[in-house]
Amino acid sequence: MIFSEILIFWYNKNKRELPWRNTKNPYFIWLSEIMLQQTRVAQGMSYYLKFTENYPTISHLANASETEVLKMWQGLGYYSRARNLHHTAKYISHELNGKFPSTFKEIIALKGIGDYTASAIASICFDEPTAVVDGNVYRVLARYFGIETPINSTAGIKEFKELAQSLLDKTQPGTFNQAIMDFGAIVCKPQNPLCDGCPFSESCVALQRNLTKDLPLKEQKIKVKKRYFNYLVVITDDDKTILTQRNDKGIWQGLYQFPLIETNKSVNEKELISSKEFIDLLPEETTISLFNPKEIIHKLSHQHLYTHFWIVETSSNQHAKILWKTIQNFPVPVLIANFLAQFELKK
DNA sequence: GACCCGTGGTA
DNA sequence: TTACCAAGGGT
Repeated sequence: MIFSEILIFWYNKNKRELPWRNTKNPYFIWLSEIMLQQTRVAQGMSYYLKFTENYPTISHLANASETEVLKMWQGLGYYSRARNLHHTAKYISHELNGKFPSTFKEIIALKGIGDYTASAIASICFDEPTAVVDGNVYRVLARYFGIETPINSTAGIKEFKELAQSLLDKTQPGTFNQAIMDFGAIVCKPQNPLCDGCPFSESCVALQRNLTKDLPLKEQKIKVKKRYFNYLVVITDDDKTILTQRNDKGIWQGLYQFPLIETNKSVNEKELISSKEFIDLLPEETTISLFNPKEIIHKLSHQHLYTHFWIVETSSNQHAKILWKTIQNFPVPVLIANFLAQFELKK
């Protein structure tokens, strides 16, 4: 049997039942693919259900505000996915008469959709023979064929795409694509792959040469930066606070947070309240206390945030316009959400 | 082409 | 604890 036949035979017997698996509705497939970018099924599942319930069609999504969409996305990370999703929903709704494009070429032109996602949607929804190459595909092919080209190199990206395309079952591209990803997620896992009983065990190069643990190869990644965050949690006598939206480039774009004073090292109370940012924001008399003496280290993919939350009590402040009890309506990073949960407990 | 973008699970 | 990395894409 050829590669695709073995693979699809395995898939038909072992595939996972997922909410987006029994539909060709491009909106649902699109939504699931965006959510699952760099995200495990278990993590994205509840978000998918929540989105499809609240936004059953592209039009519903298009008519929501960006802040509402971000709030629903809160906790899933990589928030540009949500912003681009919303942007493209509006584009399809307003410029394309609500009709999702039906070819790879048109689909990949949409914001937030790259080669992988366009291939997935085109193959699953429209039976266009375009092979997906995601982390699973890199791993399965690198091991089975014993390929040592780094998967994050230009040469590797090209080589694996062409190989996947050559293996694709053109008569059922959507099934093939989902099969190879499911196989990678269930059998040919990153760690402790289930080589015993694997349908490819007789011809897998990595297994025969004991290279399973070494493949796929990846060029080394970049280092993590340290940053020092001081959040000013202002509380006025009439229970108001200050929230600001992150609109600059960088992390958490579009999300809300407390006023932030970033320093190049950990600072104490004296240093904090004598800083220009603090005085500009809170010129009046305040009572300040440190909420977490032990700094919280919030780890992102490319930076570690050493964070202190400072509780700043004041009778009133001209910037404090957010009623404390309405904070829950704002999309916030997990770092802030975790603080709020802790803070409510201690209040 | 290098770098950036979140969060959570696993060993 | 650290390191890896998961249905990638944008700039």
